[in-house]
Amino acid sequence: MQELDKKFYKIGDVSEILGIPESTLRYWESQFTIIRPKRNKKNIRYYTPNDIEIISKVYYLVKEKGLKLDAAQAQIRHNRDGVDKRYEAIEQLKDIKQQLIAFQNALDELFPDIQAGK
Amino acid sequence: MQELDKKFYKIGDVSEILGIPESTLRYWESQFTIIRPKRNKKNIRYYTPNDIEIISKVYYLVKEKGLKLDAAQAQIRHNRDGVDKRYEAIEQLKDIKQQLIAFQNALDELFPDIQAGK
DNA sequence: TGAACCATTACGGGGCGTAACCGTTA
DNA sequence: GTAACGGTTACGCCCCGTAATGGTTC
Repeated sequence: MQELDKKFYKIGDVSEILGIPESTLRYWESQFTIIRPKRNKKNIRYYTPNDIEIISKVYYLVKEKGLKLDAAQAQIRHNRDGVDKRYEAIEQLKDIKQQLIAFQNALDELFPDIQAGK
Repeated sequence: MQELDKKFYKIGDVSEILGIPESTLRYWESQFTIIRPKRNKKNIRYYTPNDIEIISKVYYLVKEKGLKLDAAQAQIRHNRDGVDKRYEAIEQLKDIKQQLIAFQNALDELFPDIQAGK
């Protein structure tokens, strides 16, 4: 019983959406600290879209790339300290480089007779 | 019987240098395509320093990071398209940033009264 | 009552070595 | 002969689910 804009999903929904058995979802939850869906008062798991995204990352790392669960968790944990931040740093420095190039062009127009050093 | 500048190492040398049992080295060789030491006419393995470096990467990925052998091999294979090139890009852009900072300092000395924008 | 959830446990397959054994060479 | 190499095999641990079972809620 899936709805697209729903904020919470039960384990059966997640299983169907991602094609992962419920038993696997429960097992991963027992092994991970990064997968901890909220429970209601009757102890039923409720997954947020963010939970589902994390689980799909786990699926990719474990099933497609062959990482162990520990390694997959660590990778996801350090994502923002590793790949993502590194990527952002590159993008920022690319901006700087573009500004430098523009600045260099401006200098060339101002002083066309001066050769670039080195 | 290790020598520092030697070009080739036998399996016993590699085992001692890296602290990895010979049986493991042979097993990895059977599982990997990226670890293929040359053999002499008597079928003795001879590892180059490059071989040893690859093996130590495998060790790091498998033992420290918990990747499966397949995943470790794939990671090393795609290394120069991923981590290394990215790393090099960062280093280059850091250089650019340092030059920018030096340039900014020079400008500050030339025009001490002008505030930096934004 | 059946469907969907819960927890727990026991089992099995695969990955990953490694010990054991035997043969060959220096 | 012994030390270091080679190959092969069989065993064992551990990781990773998963099937089975039984209980609760709607």
